[in-house]
Amino acid sequence: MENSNLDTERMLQVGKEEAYSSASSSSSTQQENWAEAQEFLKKKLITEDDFTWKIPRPRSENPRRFIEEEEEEEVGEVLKYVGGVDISFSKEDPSLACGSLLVLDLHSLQVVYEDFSVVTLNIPYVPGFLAFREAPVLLGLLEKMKSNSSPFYPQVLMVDGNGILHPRGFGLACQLGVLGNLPTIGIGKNLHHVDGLTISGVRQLLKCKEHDGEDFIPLTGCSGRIWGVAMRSTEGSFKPIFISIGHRISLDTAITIVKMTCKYRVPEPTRQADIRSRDYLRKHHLGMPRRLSVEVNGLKEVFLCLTMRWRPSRICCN
DNA sequence: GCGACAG
DNA sequence: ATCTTGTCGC
Repeated sequence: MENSNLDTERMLQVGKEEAYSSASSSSSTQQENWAEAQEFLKKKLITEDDFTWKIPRPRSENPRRFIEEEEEEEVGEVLKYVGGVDISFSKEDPSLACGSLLVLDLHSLQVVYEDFSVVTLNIPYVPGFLAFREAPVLLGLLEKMKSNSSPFYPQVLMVDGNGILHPRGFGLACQLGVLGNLPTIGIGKNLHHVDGLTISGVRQLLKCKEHDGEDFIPLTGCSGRIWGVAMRSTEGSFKPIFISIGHRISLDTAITIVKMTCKYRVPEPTRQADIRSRDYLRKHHLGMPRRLSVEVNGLKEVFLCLTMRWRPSRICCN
């Protein structure tokens, strides 16, 4: 146990060192190390339900609920606090980001906890390695909440990004789950093409299934592996969301919980995390696009550079 | 070589 | 991820 923790620390340290030393290492070496870290952490992944709580029945399915209130108490811990995380970015300075962690009450779907963290991200987004860019901020928010002994600490966390639906079967939701040691669910808004899966193929299967009254289809790759499901979470939306397990949860349970939290296409925990992190940047004068009267090409860029944070690399010399 | 590539 | 206008509908 001690050894494995030390190994984990070392793997993460490798990722850190590589990330901050841009001069000495080539980008391919960095990605190889990242992939190595993912393969390592993947060994700790738990793909079954691993928690003590139960999922409460929807009110509509239980007419005798009022009679059984006391009985439900005896059943033990019931799922109540569902978390959601996301990160928003500033348009002016793409390295400026706001991570958010919210917790919603499952029954009311109201936000009972929210926290934000504005940071500067030095690590680029590379497809397949999203976690190395986004996980540190989000783990920080989780850690802060835990150390504060908040009574709202999430029993399960919904992540804006995939779980095992990933080239190496270890996406952001998995990494947050393993490193944060809590159940996680991955929510993708776009399909990450893996194992022969295509968006057109998914659409066809969904169209066939909708006559059967089912609103989701398994994402079965060429290899036969099931990576998750594509689900039409809203009546009017032909565009599905992609659910995959993160950590310490089964796919069936993940689907059930997602359905319980879907007021719109994207389930409320991640939807609110998305909305509120963007609002946070705005309200703190960080991400708001300012109206400029200067329209002359080139001059506008100079103005932006002198006025606010602006990446020099984006300025072209005429 | 070409296309694909979560956020 | 981010930008962007109006538009159609309940």
